[in-house]
Amino acid sequence: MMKIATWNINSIRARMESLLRWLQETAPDVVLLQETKCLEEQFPYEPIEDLGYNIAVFGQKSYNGVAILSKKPIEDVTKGLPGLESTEARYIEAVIGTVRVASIYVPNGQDIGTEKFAQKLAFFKALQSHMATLLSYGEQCVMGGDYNVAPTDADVYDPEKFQNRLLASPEERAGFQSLLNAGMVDALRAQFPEDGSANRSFKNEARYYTWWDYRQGSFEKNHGLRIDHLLLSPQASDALKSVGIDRDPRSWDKPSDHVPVWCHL
DNA sequence: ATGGTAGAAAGTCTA
Repeated sequence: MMKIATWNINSIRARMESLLRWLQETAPDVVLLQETKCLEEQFPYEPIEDLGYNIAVFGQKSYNGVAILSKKPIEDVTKGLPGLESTEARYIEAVIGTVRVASIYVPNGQDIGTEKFAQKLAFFKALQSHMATLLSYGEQCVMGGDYNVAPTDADVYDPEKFQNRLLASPEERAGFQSLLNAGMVDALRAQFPEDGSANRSFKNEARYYTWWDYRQGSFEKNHGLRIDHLLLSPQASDALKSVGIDRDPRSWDKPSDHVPVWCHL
């Protein structure tokens, strides 16, 4: 059994207390981190290594930054999304045992119609192409990250309000859907279908969302979105035992605005 | 519609 989690930590240096607590409490085998927000030489390796993790980092000053933590050795590390012209640290991929993993930080997109929004759509295009390549290998593959898209209205606390809004627009959803069309499986959706057939009550539970804005008391009102996802290749999906969202860290002192999503293979 | 909060870093920029 292998527990793999993804977490947009919103600055690893500001979040060390929460990260170490969460690692000790939940003992994931692999962690895919986003928004570490520091250069590789600034990364706080030691306290994480002391808990038994190997670490691979793709860092950047102030913004972005992705990393992989793993109890087992990390092999064949790739930094940067193949096929995308960009200097931003938004993609790191590696092989751990028989599983290929990636930590992905899709651009936020700022506002619909902006240059950054176009870059977000371009990122999805390159990601779709690369995922299609990886899928052709027939491996167990877990691509986790902050995709910055709520795939359906079921993933938004107020669908009406989010119609044609950033994170829920048809264009962004088409970008995310293209990954599923290529053959990837949304792990949480696989276990908790939108129609509620697996668990009728789950979509109304607070655990369902992965991000709550810092502003306007969003967490207290449960005004959240599900924008962090674990996408699995069919071979990984066949091995999927369970999936969940760790809501607790959002209520801790100095929280990230995102919470971890995990799966057991 | 605006601006609300948080992080990095010292200006605002990004989310």
